[in-house]
Amino acid sequence: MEVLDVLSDNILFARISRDDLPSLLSCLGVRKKRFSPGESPVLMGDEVRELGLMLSGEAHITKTDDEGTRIILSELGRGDIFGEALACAGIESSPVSVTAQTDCEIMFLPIRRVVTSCASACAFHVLLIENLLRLIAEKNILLSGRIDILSKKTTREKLLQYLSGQADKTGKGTFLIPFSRDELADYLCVNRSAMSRELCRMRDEGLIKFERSRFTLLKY
Amino acid sequence: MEVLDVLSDNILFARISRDDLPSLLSCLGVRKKRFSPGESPVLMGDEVRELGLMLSGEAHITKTDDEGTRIILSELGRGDIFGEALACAGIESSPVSVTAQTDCEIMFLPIRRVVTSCASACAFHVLLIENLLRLIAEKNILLSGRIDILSKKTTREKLLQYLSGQADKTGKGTFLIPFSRDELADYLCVNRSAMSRELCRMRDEGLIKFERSRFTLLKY
DNA sequence: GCTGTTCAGTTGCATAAGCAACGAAAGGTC
DNA sequence: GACCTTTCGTTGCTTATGCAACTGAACAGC
Repeated sequence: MEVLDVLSDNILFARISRDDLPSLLSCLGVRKKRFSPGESPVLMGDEVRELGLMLSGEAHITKTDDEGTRIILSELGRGDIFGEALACAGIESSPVSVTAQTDCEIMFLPIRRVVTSCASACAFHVLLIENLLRLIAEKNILLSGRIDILSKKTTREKLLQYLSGQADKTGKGTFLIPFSRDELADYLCVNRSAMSRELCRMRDEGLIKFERSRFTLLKY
Repeated sequence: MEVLDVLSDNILFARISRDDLPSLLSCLGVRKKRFSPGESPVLMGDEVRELGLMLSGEAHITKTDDEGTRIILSELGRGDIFGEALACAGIESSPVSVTAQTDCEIMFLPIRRVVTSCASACAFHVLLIENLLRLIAEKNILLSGRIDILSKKTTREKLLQYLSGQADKTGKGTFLIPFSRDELADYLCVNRSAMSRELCRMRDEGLIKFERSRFTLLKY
């Protein structure tokens, strides 16, 4: 069955046997819903009480900023999860929207049922909570890392912080980054052309080497 | 008993009766340890498998940056918790240190025992996990909010993002901020004097009013 | 009253960075 | 081969920002 494929690969259901999923899902009281492009499973200001899991299609997490421009915070695809932190923290007014880009099918897990162990205290339910905790804790670490980068005042410092983080992660001096220049500039919150200029300066000073997405950190 | 006072006030033990705490603690297998000023319960590079809870004293979460300067990420006092995200996410090498500033007593809760429901499946254990999940999810939201601020390119935008967040939080146009100018500049990752200049410009343009820590947002 | 300290606003200056516009290389399509 | 698109590097210009140094006000200790 299609749905089980998505779930059994998901970190949220790690260590839970595929055979146990159907009873877990009914224990949780999940609902599934389809959305057409442009429809929003979550609107800014909504109270989020469910964790969303993308079964198919693509969606964007967006935010309307002060000038009224809509910015994309992240892209969601099959297997991706959204709303977990909002739901767990009990936030009453979502700061973001989620909007379908294509036809989507989304499964919603009521957070109260996820977090509250069921009467039958099923073992996989306990695993699910552990997985959710780890998932959110990992996101926490990612966010902290991003803050470490954005805390830097200059573009050069931001680049070095990001690149040395990547080097640490891969354990190598040479590594591929998962971004185009445009995307990297967005991630670092700097102007693309200014970043490009800085990258070349750093190359000329012998700090780094690069070619497309392949970077080498020469001193650090 | 002193320790129970700290714990029963703590979010981590919310909704858990004070009378149930002793058995919960023994169920968790906590350890307590004293530290003298300068000693570090956590060192950069350590694997963190325990959640730390400050019973008394003060400590700093610090980090040594690329130039070797030690920077203070946050201050810990009685009742504060540290290491929860690192432990839950299973990070093998801590990016931060925790260092006692005064004589400290710290209680450590092994994360595996916290997260794994005990054989006796005690009800308060389940509550503890829920509380931990909410705690980490709330931190997640805080971090995201900070990123929203740091994403802004100009000092003015950072200030407006921060101030309107505070206004939303308090629900009023006039509010107190919990920072001195120095601290605010640190929080926004901008230069203090440049920030001061920008604040005054915004005042002169009729965007805001302020006096010490009392701010009023005039348009938004 | 004197002194030291902290906190916040002010100013001058050098420079980093945003922005816009252009150009070159690579790849894809017909 | 001609054309389009995407991706990056390049450049000129303007402005915002970091940095350092100074000022004044408020406060505390002696």
